[in-house]
Amino acid sequence: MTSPLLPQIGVDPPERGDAARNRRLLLDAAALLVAERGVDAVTMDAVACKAGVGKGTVFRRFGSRSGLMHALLDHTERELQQGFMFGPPPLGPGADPIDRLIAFGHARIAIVEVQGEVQRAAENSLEFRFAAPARAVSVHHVVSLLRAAGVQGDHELLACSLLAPLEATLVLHELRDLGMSVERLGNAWEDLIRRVTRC
Amino acid sequence: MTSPLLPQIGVDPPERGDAARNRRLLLDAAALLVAERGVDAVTMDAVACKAGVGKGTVFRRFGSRSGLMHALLDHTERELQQGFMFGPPPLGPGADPIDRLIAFGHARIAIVEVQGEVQRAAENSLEFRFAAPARAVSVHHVVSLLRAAGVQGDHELLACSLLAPLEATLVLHELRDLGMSVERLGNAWEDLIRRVTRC
DNA sequence: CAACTAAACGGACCGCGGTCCACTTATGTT
DNA sequence: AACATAAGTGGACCGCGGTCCGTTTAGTTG
Repeated sequence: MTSPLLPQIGVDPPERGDAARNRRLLLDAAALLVAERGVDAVTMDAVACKAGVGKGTVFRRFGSRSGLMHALLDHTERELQQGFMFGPPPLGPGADPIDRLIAFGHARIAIVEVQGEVQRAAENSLEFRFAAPARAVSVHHVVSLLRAAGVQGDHELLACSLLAPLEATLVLHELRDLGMSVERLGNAWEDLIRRVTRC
Repeated sequence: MTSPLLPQIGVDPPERGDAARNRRLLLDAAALLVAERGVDAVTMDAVACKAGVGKGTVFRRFGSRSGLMHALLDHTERELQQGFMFGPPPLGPGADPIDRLIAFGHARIAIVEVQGEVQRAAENSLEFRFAAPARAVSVHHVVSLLRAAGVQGDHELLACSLLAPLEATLVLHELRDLGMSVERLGNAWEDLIRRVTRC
């Protein structure tokens, strides 16, 4: 993975022309496969074949299936990051930190509703579940908001614990298998945040 | 009519002798492999070979690798259940529900410390991560304690959200990758419970 | 004991994720 | 234009999880 999520920090050498072209081909092929045959149909062979390249190339570009899925989510993830870092309230700066936390959860749940299957596939790998830059950004964001809300304690761990119930796999389970509504999940999140930040 | 009297509803027919014998052989083989070569060495072929049976038998008995791992954890899981259902306080009945919740989390974290790798392998399958009977029991237990503690709101979802940060994969990440101590995790859990149940 | 049946067995087989490495090509340099 | 070389490529190959189905066996019935 040579394209970190938001923080464009560090200077990685530019990609060669053909490599960039193939990355696009592969991403398009993968997105197309998701759209028309579902996420399970996105095998590395199928993507390679559809993009007209060899299988090795897929792995060179994305490292693993989870990495490919992660790349597929990159755009949405960036949008969310933009939203809570620079966008309008209540998600962005300006609103009460507690309201921002609530909005953050709502946004995440909404994303799961749309891209949950792909997110779940991406979460299969430890690397992209916990060590991904995107996650670090989220954790840091929640930590900041907790601090801003005047919450005392172990912010880092509290943030991890609050993010845990937003994991795509769990949310998807609650939505699909348990038949819960997005509204219900949103309300529960808001309730959780209010409880945690109260006092 | 040769049908047995009182057909024992809800009780599935007993296992055949050879099947029971092979289950034991397989579980022993798997446990041995974990102990001496780590959880990654527990491939279905290796277990089958070590137990002296065919690969198909492993799948017939346990359904999947996750199922096998789950079976490996069964004993510990039952002990925990016994502990919080019938054991002494603060885990068992008699103590303040909030203290019982705290003790429950501590117990789970302690288990992860010992069997985390196997738990993580078991969590790989959706089936055993969310649909397992053991999980249902845990959820129900937490719901009961929340009610007993006088907490208002969506107990079901709150329980799910509280259990999420106790998932082995996450706890293992916090312990191993982030280098956090068991004490710190325990404190964070206690803090979370106190916040959620306060007011 | 013989006959019968449902359960258990085993291993060939499949598809997928992932690795490897000999080969090709884009790009900067002289 | 020729060259050097780092980067990119592709597909054969591997191991594993999981399936399938013809064969074997435990337990039951008369």
